[in-house]
Amino acid sequence: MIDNYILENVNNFDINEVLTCGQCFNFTEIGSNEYIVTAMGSVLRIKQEGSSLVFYDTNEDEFNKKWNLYFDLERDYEIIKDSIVKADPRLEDIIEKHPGIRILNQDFFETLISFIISQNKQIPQIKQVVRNLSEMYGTPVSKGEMPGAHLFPTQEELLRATDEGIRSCKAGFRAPYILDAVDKVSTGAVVEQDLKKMPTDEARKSLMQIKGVGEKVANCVLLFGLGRRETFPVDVWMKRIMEHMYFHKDTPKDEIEAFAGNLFGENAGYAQQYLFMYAREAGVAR
DNA sequence: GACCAGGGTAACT
DNA sequence: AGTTACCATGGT
Repeated sequence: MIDNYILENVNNFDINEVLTCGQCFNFTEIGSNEYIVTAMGSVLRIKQEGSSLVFYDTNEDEFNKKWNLYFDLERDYEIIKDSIVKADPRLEDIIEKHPGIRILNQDFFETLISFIISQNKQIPQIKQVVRNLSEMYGTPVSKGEMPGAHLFPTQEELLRATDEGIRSCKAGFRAPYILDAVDKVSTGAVVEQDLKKMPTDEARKSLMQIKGVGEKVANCVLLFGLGRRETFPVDVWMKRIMEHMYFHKDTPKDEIEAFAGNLFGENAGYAQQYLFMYAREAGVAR
């Protein structure tokens, strides 16, 4: 029986905001401030109690090797918030709506496939397809007394997938896109280690070779799966909130993206996440 | 039944 | 280079 690992005095962290802000999809809420998270090649039961985080059945070594990085716990979010507010003071109130958001450090391949699935889908549906894929092709994992969970499938596991199989996971027209991504990654046309060395613009171009990966999906992969925190994905909600705040008219997504890059610089990705949550909850109209 | 969802592609002007 | 129909699926 392994002990629980408890991390105290955690600032700028809210487990609900972190998991439900639309950056990751392979998790389940099992109680108040308590979740089962599948990531980093393992499954985790985590609960937040005030400023403390309880990592169930987790020793210090596992925390240091996996969860400290995954949850981005080493980063000082005070500096990030100050920088964003300095760029535009109107962001102060928006950040305070969800002060506990952090950008996770997720697996590249899982992020790539998940955001291919995300196109023209709502978050609950994305979660369902991710779960279906994980149960059909991913490795089952268990830990402690948790019910059975499945890891997101690896690229090797998805090599066995067929168009019909993926469609049966409710991926619809995205099935061939997923297969093309698996093909490009497994044949070496797109290589994670190379992407990590490339300038962001070059890495974006490389990702967009994959069918079903356009500007927005590529930016999500860069931001959530490759640590490029300066990228600013513009989806329907970001388009609305940015047009509302800065343009007051219909504006092309690439123009919005460039504007945000200039305004928020290396912290544009964080600014995007605070704005995304605000836009959705405020129901910003078109 | 129309419209929309963390869009992208292909086929048009 | 800039539009537009279409793509599965589930919810409102």
